[in-house]
Amino acid sequence: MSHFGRSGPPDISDTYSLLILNITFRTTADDLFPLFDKYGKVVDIFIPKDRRTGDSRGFAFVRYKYADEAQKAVDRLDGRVVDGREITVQFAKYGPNAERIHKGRIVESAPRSGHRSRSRSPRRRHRDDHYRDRDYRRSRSRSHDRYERDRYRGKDKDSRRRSRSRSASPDYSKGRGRGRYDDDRRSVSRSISASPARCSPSPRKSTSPRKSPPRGESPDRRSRDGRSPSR
DNA sequence: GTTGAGCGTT
Repeated sequence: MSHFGRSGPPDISDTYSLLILNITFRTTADDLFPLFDKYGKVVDIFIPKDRRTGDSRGFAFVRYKYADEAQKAVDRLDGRVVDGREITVQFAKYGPNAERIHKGRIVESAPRSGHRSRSRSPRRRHRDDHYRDRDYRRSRSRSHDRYERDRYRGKDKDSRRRSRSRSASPDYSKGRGRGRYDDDRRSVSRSISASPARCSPSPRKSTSPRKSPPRGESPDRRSRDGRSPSR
C-alpha cells in the first residue's frame, strides 16, 4: 500500500531528500516509511529499481517535509541497523530539491539542531555526477569480481607470456634492424622451404581435392603460417 | 536464491 514513486514525483515543492545507503536489497519503501516517519513528516520515499529485473539497487531516497526533521533523521537513523544491516543516511546531493539545500537553506555542516559529533563526514566527492558511474557500478554489481578477475588474469598471463616471447628476441631485433629485407627474404625462403612440407602429404589432397579439405586444417595452417613469420 | 559502492522516478 505504498504509492511511493508509483507515478513520479508527487510534490517536491518543499521537500528535502535524504539518501539512504547500505540498505538490504529486500528493503522496500514500506519498510523505511515507518522508520523515517517517526522522526518527521515523510512526503515520499523512492527506491531506484532496475528497469529490467526490478530489483532494488540497495539505496533509497526519503523526502522530508521539513529540513530540521530531515537533519534529525540523518542523525538518528544514520548507522541504524535495518533488516540486519547498518544503513547510512545522508542528505542527497543531486535531485530536484538538492538545489534548495545548496541555496543556503541547509548546509551539510550547519545543522541547526545542534552539532553531533557522530556525524560522519559526508564524502563530498567532486562533481562526477555522471551516469557513467551508475553504469559502471551496475556492471560491477551482480557480476562476480572474482570470476572476472580470474578470467582477466588468465588472459593477462597469456598475453604477458606472448609478450615475453616477443620480447625474448632482442637478437632478432638487432639483426633485423638493418636487414629487414633479409628477414623478408628469409621469410620467403622459409615459405618456400615449408611449401613442400605443407603440400607434402598429398594423400588427402587426392582424397578430396577441393570439396572438403580436412576442415580446420587448411585455415589453421594458413593462420599459423601467416602469423608466425609476420610477428 | 547470489552481490555491497553509490545519488533518483514522471
